[in-house]
Amino acid sequence: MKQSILFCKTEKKAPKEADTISHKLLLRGGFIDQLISGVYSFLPLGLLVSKKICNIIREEMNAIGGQEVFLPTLQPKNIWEQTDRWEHMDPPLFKLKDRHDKELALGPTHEEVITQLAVKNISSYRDLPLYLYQIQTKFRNEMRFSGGLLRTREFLMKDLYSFHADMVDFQDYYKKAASAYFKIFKRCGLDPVMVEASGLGFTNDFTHEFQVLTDAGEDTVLYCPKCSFARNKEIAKLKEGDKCPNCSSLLKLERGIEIGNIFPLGEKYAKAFNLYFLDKDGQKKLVIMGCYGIGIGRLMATVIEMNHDENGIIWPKEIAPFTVHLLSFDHENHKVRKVADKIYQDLQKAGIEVLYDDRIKVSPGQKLAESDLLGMPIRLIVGEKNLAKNKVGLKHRDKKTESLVSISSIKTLLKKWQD
RNA sequence: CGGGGUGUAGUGUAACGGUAGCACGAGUCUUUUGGGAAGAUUUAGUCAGAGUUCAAAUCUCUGCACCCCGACCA
Repeated sequence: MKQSILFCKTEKKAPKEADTISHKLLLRGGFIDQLISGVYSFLPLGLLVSKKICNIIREEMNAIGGQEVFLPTLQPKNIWEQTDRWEHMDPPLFKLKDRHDKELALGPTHEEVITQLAVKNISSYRDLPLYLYQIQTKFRNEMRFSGGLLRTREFLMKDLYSFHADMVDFQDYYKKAASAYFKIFKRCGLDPVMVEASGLGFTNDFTHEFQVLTDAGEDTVLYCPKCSFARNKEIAKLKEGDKCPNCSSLLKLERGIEIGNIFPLGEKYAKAFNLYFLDKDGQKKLVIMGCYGIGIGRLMATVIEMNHDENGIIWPKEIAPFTVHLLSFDHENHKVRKVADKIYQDLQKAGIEVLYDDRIKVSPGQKLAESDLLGMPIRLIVGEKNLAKNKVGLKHRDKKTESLVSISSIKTLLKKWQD
C-alpha cells in the first residue's frame, strides 16, 4: 500500500475527549474515528488490524471444531420473551419497531438465536457435540461508554456456542476452549490470566474471564503470583494479602481488562427453547451448552495499552496492519525512488505486507515520527546517505537501534524474522 | 441512572462583558531532506436557540453534544 494514497491522516495531538492511551493513539494514527459516544468507524488501518485479529480467532476456533455462521442482528421480541430477557436484560436491549409495529431488538448476544437454530437441527446424540461461532456486531445499551474501544455500545464480537450430550463432554470442551483462548491472546501479543467470575445465574459454578492485568482496566482481580488462582474481586470474598486457597502465597490485587470470557450455560437455554435430544438409550435429555466470547475492538485497544512507547504503537507482528513500513527519504531523488520502488515491488512479490511511505515533500523527521506512531514491526529506510554504500536502514519498532543491511539481503532477513 | 465538568478554525490552545488571537494542519511559491524543516502568502472558528445588556465567546435559561467519577456491565 502506498501511503500517498492511503486514507489516513495522523495528528500530533489527540483530540481532548480521548483519555486512555489506546484511544489517543488510535485516533492520532487514523485507525478509527468517533461517530458518537461509544460508536466508532474503523478506517483502513484499524480495519486491517481488526481483520487480522478475526483471522487468528477463526484459525483457533476452527482448530477446536468450530464452524462459522453469521446470525442476524435484528431479533424478534418473542425469542427474548422465551428467556424472560426482553424486559429484564441489563443493560437493556436496544429496541425498535418495524413498519408493521412488530417489536425487534438489536442483538447484544445470540443465545436465543443460536438455541432456536439448534432446536431445528439437533434431535439425536448423533448431532452432538456441535460448535458454532460467528464474528458479528453486537449492540449493548450500556449506561456509559469510555476509554475509546475499551467500552463501546456497538462492537465486533466473536461468540462461540457449544452443544453437548453430557457434562463430561462439556467440561472437556470447556478446557479446550480455554486453551484456544490462550493461544489467540498470545498470538495477539497478550498474556492474560484466567479469572474465576460470577455464575451470573447460569450456573452455580464460576464463569471465567480472561483478564489482562493493567491499570487501564475497569475490573479488579485478586490473584496469586505463585499459582494459577485468580478471582474477580466482585465475588472473591478474600482480600489483598490473604493467603491463596491453593498454595498459601499472599494474594495480590490488580486492575484488569476483560478481553474474553467463557461461560457454562448448563441447561438454561435448552430448557427455555425445549432443546432436547434422544440419547443412545432412547432417553430424551436436555442439551448442555457453553458460550465463549471475545470482543475484537477491546482486544485491539488492550494490545495497544500493553504495547506502546512515548512515540506510538508497537504492533505485535501477527496483527500489525502491515509487516514492513518502507520509508523513502527524499522521494523526489530519482536514485532513492528507484531503489525504494524496487524494494516495494520485490517484497510484495514475496508476499510480505508493506506500507510504502512514498509521499513527496514530507521531511524525514515527519516520516520517522509517523512511522513510530503507526507502529509497524519492521521499518526499512531508503535514503541517499546509505544508498551510497548500497545499504538501507532496518529497524525493529521495539528496538532502539537501526542496522544497515544490503539491499539484496532484505528479503531473506524478513522471511527469517517472520518464522 | 446519580454527581461533576467542558463546548472557540480540521487539531490543540488564548481572549477583564468592549478589535476573536496564536501554534500545528490544509492550499500556493521558493529553499530544504536521517527525527514531526524555514520563509512568504492564503484558508478556516465562538455547538444551537432564546434572554439580559449600548455591547455577549464571556452572564442567565433551554436544548444538543462530548468527557470524567460513581452505580451498572449477558
